[in-house]
Amino acid sequence: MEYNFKAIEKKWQRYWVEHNTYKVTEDTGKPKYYVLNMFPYPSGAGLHVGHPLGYIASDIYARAKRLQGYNVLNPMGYDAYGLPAEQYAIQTGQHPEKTTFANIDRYREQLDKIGFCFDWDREVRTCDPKYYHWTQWAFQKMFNSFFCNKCQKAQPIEKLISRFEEKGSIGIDVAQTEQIDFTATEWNNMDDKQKSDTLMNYRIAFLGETMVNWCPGLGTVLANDEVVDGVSVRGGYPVEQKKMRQWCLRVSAYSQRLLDGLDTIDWSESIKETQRNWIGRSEGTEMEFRIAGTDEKFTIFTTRADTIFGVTFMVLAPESELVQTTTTPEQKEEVEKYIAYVKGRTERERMIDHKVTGVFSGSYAINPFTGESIPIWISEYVLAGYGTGAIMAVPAHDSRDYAFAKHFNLPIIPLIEGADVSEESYDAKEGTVVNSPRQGAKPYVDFTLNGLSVKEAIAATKEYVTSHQLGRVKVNYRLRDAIFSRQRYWGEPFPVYYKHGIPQMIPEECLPVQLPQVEKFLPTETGEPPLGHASVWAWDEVNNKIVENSKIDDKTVFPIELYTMPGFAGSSAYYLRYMDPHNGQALVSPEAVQYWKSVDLYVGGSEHATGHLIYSRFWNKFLFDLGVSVTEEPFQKLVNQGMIQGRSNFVYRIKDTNTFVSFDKKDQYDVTPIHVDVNIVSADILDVEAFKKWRPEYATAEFILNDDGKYVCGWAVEKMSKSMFNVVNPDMIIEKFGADTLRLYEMFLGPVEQSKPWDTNGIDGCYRFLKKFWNFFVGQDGELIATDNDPSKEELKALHTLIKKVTTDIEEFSYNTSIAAFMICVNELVKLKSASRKIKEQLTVLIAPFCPHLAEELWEMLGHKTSVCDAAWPELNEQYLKVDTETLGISFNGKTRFTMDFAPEATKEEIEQAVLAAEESKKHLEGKQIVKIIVVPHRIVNIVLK
RNA sequence: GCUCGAAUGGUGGAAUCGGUAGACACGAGGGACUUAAAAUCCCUUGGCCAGGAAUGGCUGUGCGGGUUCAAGUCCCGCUUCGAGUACCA
Repeated sequence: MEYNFKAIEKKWQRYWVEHNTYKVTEDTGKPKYYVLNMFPYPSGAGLHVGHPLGYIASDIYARAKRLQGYNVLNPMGYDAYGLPAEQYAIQTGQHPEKTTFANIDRYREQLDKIGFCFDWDREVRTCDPKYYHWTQWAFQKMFNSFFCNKCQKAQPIEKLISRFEEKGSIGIDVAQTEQIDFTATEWNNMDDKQKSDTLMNYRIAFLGETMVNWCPGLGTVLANDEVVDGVSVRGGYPVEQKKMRQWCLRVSAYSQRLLDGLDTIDWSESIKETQRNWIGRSEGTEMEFRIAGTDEKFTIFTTRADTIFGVTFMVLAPESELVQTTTTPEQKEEVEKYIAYVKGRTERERMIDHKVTGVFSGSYAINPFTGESIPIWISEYVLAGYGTGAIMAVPAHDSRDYAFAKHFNLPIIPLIEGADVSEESYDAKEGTVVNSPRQGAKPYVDFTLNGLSVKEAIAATKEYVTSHQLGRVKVNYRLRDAIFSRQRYWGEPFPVYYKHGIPQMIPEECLPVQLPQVEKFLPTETGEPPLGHASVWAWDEVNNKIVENSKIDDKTVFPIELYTMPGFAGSSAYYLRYMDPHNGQALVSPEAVQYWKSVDLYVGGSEHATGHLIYSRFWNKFLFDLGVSVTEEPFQKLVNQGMIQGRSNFVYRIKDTNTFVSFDKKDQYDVTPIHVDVNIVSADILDVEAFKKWRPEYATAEFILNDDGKYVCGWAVEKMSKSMFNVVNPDMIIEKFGADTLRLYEMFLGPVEQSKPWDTNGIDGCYRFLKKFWNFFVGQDGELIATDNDPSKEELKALHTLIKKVTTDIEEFSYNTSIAAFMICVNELVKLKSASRKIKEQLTVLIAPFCPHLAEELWEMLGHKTSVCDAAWPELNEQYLKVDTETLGISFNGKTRFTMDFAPEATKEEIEQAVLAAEESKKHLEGKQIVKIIVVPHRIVNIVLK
């Protein structure tokens, strides 16, 4: 009987639903394992063949773990809020809720056809009020927390308030936007508004007046990771810098913990490195410089404290507050002109051309090590947001300072022995320090660096600066706080209202604050949030409920926050919610989180390296401090699946005609390559008739075929997209070959982590294999071929070789080699005419993670009443794999003896050859004692030395 | 510019600790079955050379060196491609 995948797959997909096969409950009798996929944005286009790659890989892993006796949690849900979903709705002119739900249904339908073992009872949707209740809840907790630097932990804000009441802010070591000094008296004299504003400096979720990435095209602000090259990641609209009052999350407070945590998790080195760069830890020194002729001091940050004797000018960021204090009346006009010029430049312009620009402030600073007066300049190459917004410039050893010095003719003093700075700066942190201080210079401080290596000099300078109160050792991080509000409709509302301008949290028991249904949800270019249109949006403080905003009286009814949360809000803690998705009392119950702990295996794309994967780690660390999460890191092992690219096909039209020429003859004509739908091309041969029907303009097309009378198409690897006509839809593959073949082929294509082009051509091999697999079990009339005879030695060897390979490969995600091993094993067993039931049962279990439908069908035919999912993973018996060897003693060097092990099938000649080879080898092993040389024909496998 | 990763047949890709390079699959070529096609099965398939043939020889993992009895694998120096990041002091 033929392998009827359609009937089989339909039957078992229904069975799984009816029998709740994939329902998971906490079971303390079994070890747990938590497998998670990054949940998808339900975009409008549906799934293409690349999307399920990671899901299939993790599904195989989850199924194998279950067979190996683990209680496996493998949930799925939808990241339904945020820009992509909303943009799709806007483009199609529909309400985002409608399109989102329709897209979710479409995704679900497609996912179900592939045969995943998701426990759909645990599905979460970020746009579901029952879900975002806990997003809002976490936000309120962040609002009510500050970060203690000393204990590296979030703490209740009340603790900070009582500290202020007793001692003011002096001497506290907490994460803060800026240093504010006030006494207890000053604090106690503040009014509510002042207190609220002051506390924003410390809260983990806070309102901040910050420079934001404003994107007029999308009508919203964006986080740093949502902007690349000055344009938005979504849509590619230009982004400009704008000062706006926004909700922010103090992610930077967790910089060190985010960095340290990387060493404890099993992620790819490249993605850890990306995060390290993004966090950007930089150990340096803050030094104080006095402004000449005044008592005022300002602080700079440098990683090269050793170059202090080579400072020839100072530079301030144009936005720095020091610009005002340092600008002299004579320079005022020039400086103002320059500041105006800088303001007129967009972020994008600044990024594209690194023009050397700047202006002299008119003031000088005193070098604390030489006493020299150094001119203070203002230039846009110094950023206000990093360090202190001021630098000491050492043109000899910093390329940016060098370019500036050359442009404005400022002196350059080399400080490293032998460094040639006539053409470019010497930036390397290597060499011996000279000129520190310069020969003949009037001694100013009793301190020299001459003769030290750069590293020693840095340490020595730090030491001196600290002990002489000239500054302090300082660690800076590049990681910025995340901007947490969006001027959009389709997102989580903030559970916040404003009472006389002071933000108040809506009481916890009133959560969730539901997103109102509105007709006008379009964003505006000016930044007016769409929720401002709604007539329903105000908070009645007395009755604790949402009322129409026309009732705002600022006595009992107050305005509610109009912004919404960004896309990453809902995706930051969803893995916790899956543990306990229906809990109405808490994000997750302590019992559930104690059982599931954290994600053991997380699968998703590496494009989230500086977005979701940072925010999520931050969010989890915060919840960990709160005692909600029980592990410091949310995702223990991370696998980044590669992108599936499209393999486009081309036809070649002769210019100004409707004649198309085959690939091999195209060079004889003047042709234009045209993308052709890959679905009417097979193995690069164009279906000419289908092509004529494809587009009306090709109905009369003529063809110049190759010598075999075929039309051969050209091809190229490109992004899979509709416009290139290279999108392959999984539904079509399933229709033609079945889900099991699709699953197998996606894995067979190559390593999961690697990006590779989709090429439907190769799928035949996997399909043939499954047919062969089927025919190995099932005879002509649909009868099962199985006997109860004991399997032969050869059969057992073939099977156990496979067990070993598959068991280790699954751990390493090397599914492609596993599948190769299946093919070899089945070929071997077919050759041996194996009919043993025992062999077939174990083979069925082994293939169950890969091809669950087929495995279920065969498992049933083998006489089992329960799902193959509840079978036990075959145990490996190494005995069956062992090669019998014979040992031969050989004398060597008259003294030392060693032995050689030979495979029994080794011929006399082979043994002689091996001995000769060993003799050859031994010459180079003189002086070492050879314990054992293991030899199989042609090859010395192992030389054991002592 | 900096950081990380990669480079193996016509194609996708295998190759534990350094130990017969090219598993497995596609494609291609040849053959069997068939009126024919589909399906299935068998053989060949990195390159070059010799032989009627079984077979044998040489060469071969981006390039140039090195370590080693032995290198796709380790070390040094390049080239190319990909990813991330970018005035971060």
